[in-house]
Order: sequence, then structure tokens, then C-alpha cells
Amino acid sequence: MSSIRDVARLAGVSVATVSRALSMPEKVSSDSLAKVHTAIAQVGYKPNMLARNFRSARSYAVVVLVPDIANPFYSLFIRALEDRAQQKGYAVLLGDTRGTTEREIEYIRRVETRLADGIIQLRPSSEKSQNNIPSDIPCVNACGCEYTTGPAIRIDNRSAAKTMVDYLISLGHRRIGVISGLKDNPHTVDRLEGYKDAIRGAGIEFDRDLIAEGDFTMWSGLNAAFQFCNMKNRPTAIFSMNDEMAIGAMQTLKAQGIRIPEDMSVTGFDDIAYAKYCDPSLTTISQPAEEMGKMAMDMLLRIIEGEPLSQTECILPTEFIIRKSTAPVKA
Amino acid sequence: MSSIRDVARLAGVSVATVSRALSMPEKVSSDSLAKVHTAIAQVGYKPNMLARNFRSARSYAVVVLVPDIANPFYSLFIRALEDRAQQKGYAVLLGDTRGTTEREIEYIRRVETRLADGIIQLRPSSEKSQNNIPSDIPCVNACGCEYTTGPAIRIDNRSAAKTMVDYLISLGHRRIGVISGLKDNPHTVDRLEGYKDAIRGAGIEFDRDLIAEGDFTMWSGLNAAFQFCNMKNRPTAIFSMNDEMAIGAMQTLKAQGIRIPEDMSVTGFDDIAYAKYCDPSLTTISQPAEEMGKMAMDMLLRIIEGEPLSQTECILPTEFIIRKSTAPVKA
DNA sequence: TTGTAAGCGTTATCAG
DNA sequence: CTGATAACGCTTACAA
Repeated sequence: MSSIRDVARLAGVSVATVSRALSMPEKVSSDSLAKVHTAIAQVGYKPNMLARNFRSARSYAVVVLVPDIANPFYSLFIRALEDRAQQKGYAVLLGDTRGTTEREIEYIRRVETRLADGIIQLRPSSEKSQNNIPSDIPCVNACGCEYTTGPAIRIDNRSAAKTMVDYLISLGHRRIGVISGLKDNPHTVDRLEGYKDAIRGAGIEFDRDLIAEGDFTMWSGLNAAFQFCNMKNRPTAIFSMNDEMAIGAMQTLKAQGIRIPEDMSVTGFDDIAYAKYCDPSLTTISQPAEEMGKMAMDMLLRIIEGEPLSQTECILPTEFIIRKSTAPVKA
Repeated sequence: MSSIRDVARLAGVSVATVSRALSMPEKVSSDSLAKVHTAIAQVGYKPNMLARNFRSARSYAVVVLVPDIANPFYSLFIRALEDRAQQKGYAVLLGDTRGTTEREIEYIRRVETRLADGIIQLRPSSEKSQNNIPSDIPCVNACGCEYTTGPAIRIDNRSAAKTMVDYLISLGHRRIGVISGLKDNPHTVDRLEGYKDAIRGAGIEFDRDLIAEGDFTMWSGLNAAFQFCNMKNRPTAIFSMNDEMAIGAMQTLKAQGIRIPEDMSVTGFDDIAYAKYCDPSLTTISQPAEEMGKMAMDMLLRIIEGEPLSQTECILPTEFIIRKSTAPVKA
């Protein structure tokens, strides 16, 4: 309600002095400073950031584009992103796209109209799956893939997947089913390459029938698993491209009387919180979501503030976590 | 980059006309309208919303204060809130407080400094657990309790809890353990009252030893369950105040060789996605998070826009969901 | 060190 | 229906 003018009047100084007292107190005499502060307290002055932002042509806000905030894997990211943004004085505008391009575009428009200074993209993108974001707006992909263009923080999905499948192979598995994400999802592509790398390395022939397509939801994992249950020569292990599908798959297997890991090993990817608590606990790949979120936000803020980028792509290490859902193949 | 002046110049009209063409096209001649639109297209004009908001003294943004965004129960809420806000042209500023008052205050400051127009509070609050929010700022509690003051959307925690415990009693259980949230959490208080209502109704005496305190995390549920395992006269059923703790508890029980539900029934609260997929699937109470989020946002926007509120508190019905984690007590 | 005043992009008022 | 112009609250040259 009260503006800088009220404070100035009451303090008996000019508005410029009040402004300076707030943003560069060292350039103001301690006498004025004191008067200003008491005046501020008296009128209960709160600076109008809307005016300040307008003046500085900056919103100090960042859009976080996320396919689905209810996905636990993304929640972890967002928490890290928000934390970092808050530390640096930026706000996070939540942009849940629900996978639609339409909503994505609405949010992009927000930065074009100055309501946000940049974008953190959580949807993996590659040339094929365009990201609709004009190249002149600051953007960092916090969840990139091998073919992601532009600034990105990512893990090496391909080699992480290979590590996992190598492990299954080392346990004696030769028929290893895959529950993938949607075919054209960049994560799916990268991780499938890793799977192929591994089986190729072990001299195992690629069998298209061993690939069941899901969409990264538990429900799809549950369904995909049926495909394997009904096979005459069914796999002895399943490499699921995320934890949620693995958990869904385990439900199906258990319901069909298939014991995990005795009859079939199951692995996940991401290491969401439940992975540790499901039954049996899930062997999986842990992504450093905390670190990735922090780095992505830092990178974006550098771009926004025009600081030079030491590197435009950053690949972080994953952690391979062995729990109880995997075991050597039955003799 | 280009402002309304550039458009005006190119279109050969005044800035006022351009402004009107955009916000009230019916008051502008179709001739001018056409000229303005071609000019806009030519210079690629995007209105500066920062200026617009400043002018209208509104940010068209709303802070959503959430204790922890990685908590799946809150994610559902947030998704609904964001959806509704977006529909109405408002942005959602994510305010993950991580349970600290300090951060909560930083976010409240954002609305005091005009960066947001109001607050959706997801932390349950009552007189005891104050909510630090000055009464003059628009705020709706989307996750209220029996004693929440001010506008709120909530469920009847007490009677939902009673329903659940009544059900356990109907299965023959008499010793029913409770895994509660933190003692002073308003949800804990309400749900504990419901528990007491139920056992009182069945003539069962309240036994303080049957209450294990958790903090709504899986980990705390896991620990709390040990308390029951080690009892000489252990409960035959556990009423957990949320799903996550119930899932944690089930891990412990299974690890101790206690079968669920044959040896012990376990129930949850919230019906998070994972409740359906854990093993055994969890009997729980479903909150209409989607609906609650929508209503809360609508209510807040009404307050912000100065429209009258038909009701200041709204209690939505819950759904009682029976799955596989509960069974009649053993003979 | 301080004050004056211009200006950020938009909308609203008021004449024409 | 249109145009000139004054705000909105703040920052920042520039001058004193």
C-alpha cells in the first residue's frame, strides 16, 4: 500500500536516497540510512517487486517444464531445482505440460512475454522430438539424452543401461526381456542401445520379441509383464527402463506365481524412493537428481545473467544399486 | 524487444489504439484492427506482461506452499492446483518449504512484495500450529483440519479414520496399533480422534502403548512397526495415518516373518498411486485430491478477485477402499 | 552524499 | 472511434 515516496516523505529525504538505502546502503550516509529505516518500519513499507522487475526488465522467475509432476522421479528433480532457484533469488514457475505440446507452448509464451527469464526442460529431447523452444530463449535441459542439443545436464543412459544388463548377464541370464518406454522417447532409445551393447558383447542375439513397450507408468509395466508371462520360452530376467514399470511388472509376475528373483530377476532405473521399499527391493540405477537439478539451475542462471558457460553439456555419474530383485539364473 | 510503440508507429495508429485492439477489440474499427494485427505480425510483437502486471498491480501468480513436493500425496494436489490456475490464467509459484518456517516466510514475503497475489497452503494448520500468514493476504488452506481457521478445503479426517478403524473392528480386531504422524500435526490429531471414536464405540479400552509415532515418511513407518513386532501382546492390525508409513511398516513386518494380512492387517490413508501396487495392495482412504485442488484454487482466485465466497469452508467426501492388506483376525 | 527528473511498457482518462 | 498524455513505483544518470 505504501510506496517509496511515503517513506521518502516521512524520512525527509528523496526517493532516490530511499532506493539507494535499499539496494546500495554503502553509498548512503548512516544518518540518512537510519532515518530511512525507521520510516520504513513506521509505514510498514514493502517494496513493490512488480515495479522493480518491470524496471529491470527481469522477472527473476524460471519456468520448469515437467511432463508430469506426480511422477516421483520428476518430483525429486523439481525439489532440487526449486531449492537452488530460491537460494539465488529466483522463483520457480511450475509448468506441468501433461505431455502436451499445447501446454508446453503456453509456458514458453510466458518467457516470451517476460513473465519468466528462462526454462528448465525436464522432458528429454533430441532432434526427432523437437522441443518447441525458440533458440533465443535461455533454456537448459536437465534430463537430456545422447542427442539432446543445447545446454544440458544428463547421465550416460546408454552405458548405465549396459552396466545393468551386463550384470544380469554375469548372473547367467541369456534371455533378458526389456520393458521400454515409448519407442521414440529419447531415454528409451539411449537405454535400448545400452541393452544392445551388452547383449552384443556377450554374443547374445537380439530378439525383438523380448522388447515390450510401456510408457513409464506402473500400469504399463503391469501390462507389459503379461507379454512375458505368456511366452513359451520366457525370459529369466527383465530390464525395465524405469522403476515404476518394474514395480508394476513385479505385481504381474507375483500374481502369476512367478517368484522374484528365484524364477525371474527384475531391474529398474532411477532409484525412486519406493524402489527401496517394494517387495523385493529393486536392483536399479540411481541418478543424482539432487546434483543434476542444482547444476541445471546454475547453468540456466548463468545463461540468463550473461555469464560465460564453462561447458555446455555435463554428464553426471550414475550409481548401480544391487538389491533383492535379482539373482543368478536357475540351474 | 519491440514494444507497443513500434507496433503503433508501423500501423500508423496511436499506442492507445494498439492497446485497445489487444484488450477490447470490439471498441476498435475493423480497419485499425487489421492494420494493428499486420504490424504485430511484422515486428513480432509480444506484449510485455511485466509492464502489464505492474500497471494492473497484479502478478497473476499464486504461491503454493507445500511441505515437500517429493511427497506423492502433495504432488497430486499440486498437479490439480496447477491445472486449474493455468486454466484461469494464473501461474503457480512453487514454494517447497521443506517444513521450515523460514522458507515459508520467504514465500509469504513474495506476496507481500506483489510477486504473487495469494497463497495456497498445503500444510495442515490449526490454532496451535500457526501459519505465519498475515490475515490480509488472500490464502486458502487446501489441506485443512478440524480446527483450521480461515478459508479451507478439507476432508473429514476424523470420521474417515473412524470408518477405517470401524472396519478393522468389524473384522474382529480388538488390538489395533496406530502409526501416527508427529503428535502435534493437525492431521494426526484429527485422525487419532477418529480412532478413539471407533474403539470407544466398540467398547475397547484405549491403550497408549498401541500408538507409535512416525512422521509420515516410509522410513518412520518402517521403524514404528518394530515397536509392534517386539510387543508381548502385539496388535492384530495396524492403522497407519498415511500410505507411506503403512508401506514402510509392511516391509518391517514381512522381514520379521509376519504375514499380511493373515497374521496382521495393515491400513493406510491417502491412496497414493503406489498403494495399489504394493504387496499386498493397501486398504486405504482415498482423498479427492483432484477435486480438492480445483476447489481450493477456485476459492483463492475468488478471494483475489474480490468475488463473494459462497462458503468459507468446504468438506469433501472420502472414499474407503478395501484391498488385500486387511483380513479377519485369526481364530 | 544527496536530490531532480527521465524513463521502463502498459493502460486509462479525457478530449476531440 | 481515436489520440495525447498522465499515471503506476521504481532505478539511475546527471547535477548539485
